Parts: sequence; structure tokens; C-alpha cells
Amino acid sequence: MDETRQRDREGTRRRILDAARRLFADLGYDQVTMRAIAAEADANIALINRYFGSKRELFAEVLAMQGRFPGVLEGPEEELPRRLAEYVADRLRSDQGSVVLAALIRSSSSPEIHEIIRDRVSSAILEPLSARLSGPDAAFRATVAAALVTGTGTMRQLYGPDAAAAPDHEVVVARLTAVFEACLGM
Amino acid sequence: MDETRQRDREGTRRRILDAARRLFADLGYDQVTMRAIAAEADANIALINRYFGSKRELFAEVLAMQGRFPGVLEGPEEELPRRLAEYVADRLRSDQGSVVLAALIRSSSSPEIHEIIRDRVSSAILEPLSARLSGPDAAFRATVAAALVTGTGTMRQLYGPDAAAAPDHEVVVARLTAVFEACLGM
DNA sequence: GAAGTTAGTAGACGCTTGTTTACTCGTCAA
DNA sequence: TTGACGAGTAAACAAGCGTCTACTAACTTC
Repeated sequence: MDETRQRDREGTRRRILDAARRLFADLGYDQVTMRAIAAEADANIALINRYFGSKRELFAEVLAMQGRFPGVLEGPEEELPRRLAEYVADRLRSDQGSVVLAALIRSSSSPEIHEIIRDRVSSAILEPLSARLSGPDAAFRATVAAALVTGTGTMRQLYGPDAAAAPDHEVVVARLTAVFEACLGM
Repeated sequence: MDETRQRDREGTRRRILDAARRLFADLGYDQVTMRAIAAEADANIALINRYFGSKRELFAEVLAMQGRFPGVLEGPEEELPRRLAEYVADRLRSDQGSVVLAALIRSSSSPEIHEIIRDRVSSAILEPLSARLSGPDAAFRATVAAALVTGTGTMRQLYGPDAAAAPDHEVVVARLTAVFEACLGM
């Protein structure tokens, strides 16, 4: 009756990492238990700490696994507001965006990972974004734009996909583009 | 050695409520323990549930205690962006703003109080704000503005009072005013 | 002054958490 | 075939959580 489990260190490690990425993004750091990760990965709970050391270190590795702010930051500066607006508008409907952002929004109140999240937000969002901006106060303008991104995520988390009940997708994008222009423009 | 504790039902109730308000605003719902509230209020832990029923109901009463979005929403519509900008700019430096907002930002990932927070954000922020807006899509525009407010709170929580390292207070207010105008304007 | 009400207290309850230990057993080199 | 290595497992660990019960003692009422 009991299945013969295959021995696959790298495979198991990857299953745990994937399960943790999904759960952390969906629920936030301290709503996710080690047992939930183990169940989602179909692995024994003791293997998590064997391969990653601790829950905290697993979370750090999940964040480190993710790339930079996906694609949005490439391209000329004058198109940045539009791309950010489309990114946010898409995120408002389907919740399948950056894990860094999702984890940030849902985990920023857990003090034990505060430093991990802060460093990751800096290196993945704020620094590349402000590096793309010309003019004075680039860091501040990038922070305001980042606040808008995280804030829409929070509202989306509170109210679900229909958070901002706007009739038309294009209206949403146009409005958000104007807002990001006000954030980022000189 | 043991002090004779005076019997003061209403006073004790108020001490617990005040302590809970401070701690929830500072740390968020599930970082605050019943024992921490009892210690901060200098009261016995069993009295919390005697007077409020449960931690969840205490949190709800803390939110209900708070008034509406403080003062910002009064006055003519065309001055709204400026007042919101000044409110946010002040909040970015000293963290003594609305408890509703602070608790929201730090507690929105706790599913057991999700509904409480959502209802409170609707009645205290979104509804009065969108009621002040003329033109189409008032609810959506109010949501975007609310996202900016909560997002700056999140960034502030991550990076502390020096989150947005802007040289001048007036620069910050001017920038935020423009952003809120883009959010709220027709 | 006696009796009753009730604010306040101490401590335990059951449960969940992250973490660790002791063990089983599949795999592969000698 | 035998031995060692190590992936995988089950169970327990201590600590912390929200909640609840049994009790003490201060106040009110008659």
C-alpha cells in the first residue's frame, strides 16, 4: 500500500521551493506554516529545514529566486508610466504577478523578515526604477511609484479582483498612466 | 508587598482599549498577543475576553472607536488633493496618523479580520471619499487614491521615517498633490 | 455586620507553531 | 554480498498562542 518514494534530492528541493513560492505569494509569510509547505510540496516537513535551514531562510531563497521587476522597467523612460499602468491594471484583475510584490504586501508586518523584504524591494524595484529616472529626486519619485504599486496590491487583496469597479479596462490604464506620470515625471 | 488594586470596570476597560489601539497600530493584528495587551494595559489577561469577548472583537472595537478619515475629507473638492498630500507627507515623517490606516496596513494579511478591515476601509475612507468626487468612475478614482495612501504607509513601514529621502517638505507635498490630482481629477 | 455581587487574579486548557531527533531503507561502491 | 552513505520518515520537543475555569477579595445592599 505504501508507495516506494523515489530518492531525488534536487527534485524534492525544487518541489519545496515551488510550493513555498506559491504559498508565500498567496498568503504571506506568517500565514504559511511549515506543514502547509510540506503538504503542498508532498514532502516531509523535516526536509525543509534540512535543505533550507529554517523557514526564514527558505523565504529569503524564494525572494532571491525571483528576477527583477518583470520586464516593466525596460524600454525608454517616457513609456515607463504606461507600462507600469498596464502592469498594475493586469494585476488588479488576475493575481499572478511578481512574487516579490505579493510577498511584500502580505508579509511586510512580520518583523523577522523585515530586513529581507526591505533589501529585496530596494534591489528589485526601487534601485532599478530610480536609476531609469532623469531629473532631481529620482529616489523619492521612484518611492511614490512603488507606493502606488504596493497600494493597489493591498486594495486588490482587500476587495478581490473587482476592487476598482471600473467599467472599461482602457479607462483604468489611462487613469493609472496619468497617475504614474505624475509620480515619475520631472 | 502586593498592591491593593482598585476596582474600576470602566477604567480598566478603557486602559485595555487604549493599549490595544496603540499596539495594533504599531505592530498589526497578529503580531500583538493578548498577553502583550494585558501587560501594556496593566490588567489581567482574562479581563480582555471578559470585557470584549475575544481578540477579534477587541480589534473590531478599536477600529470602530476611531472616527472617519481625519478632517482631510472636509472642504471643497478642488482642495482635496492638496490636503491628502499634506496628510500623507506628514504621515511619512511622524507615524501618528489614523489607526484605521495603520492597522489596515499592518493587519490586512490576517484572514480572520479581513472582513472587519474591509468594511471599515469602505465606510471610513472609500465611501466618504468617492461621495465627494464628481464625474464618472468616482469609486475607482477613490480606490486609486486610497491605494496611494496605503502604499505610502507600507513604504514608510519598510523604510522608516526617511523612506522617501526628499530634500524639502514642500517638494514632497507638491509632488504628492500632483499625483492625487491625477488620481481624483475628472 | 452578614450576604450577595462582581472586578480582579492565577493557572491551566487544548492547540499550533518551528524545529529537532532517532530511525528506516533505497542506492551504490567495493 | 556487504557495507556505508544519505534521502526520506515519524514522532516528539519546547515554546507560544487564544481562551476558559476556579478562585479571591473588594464593594454594595439590606
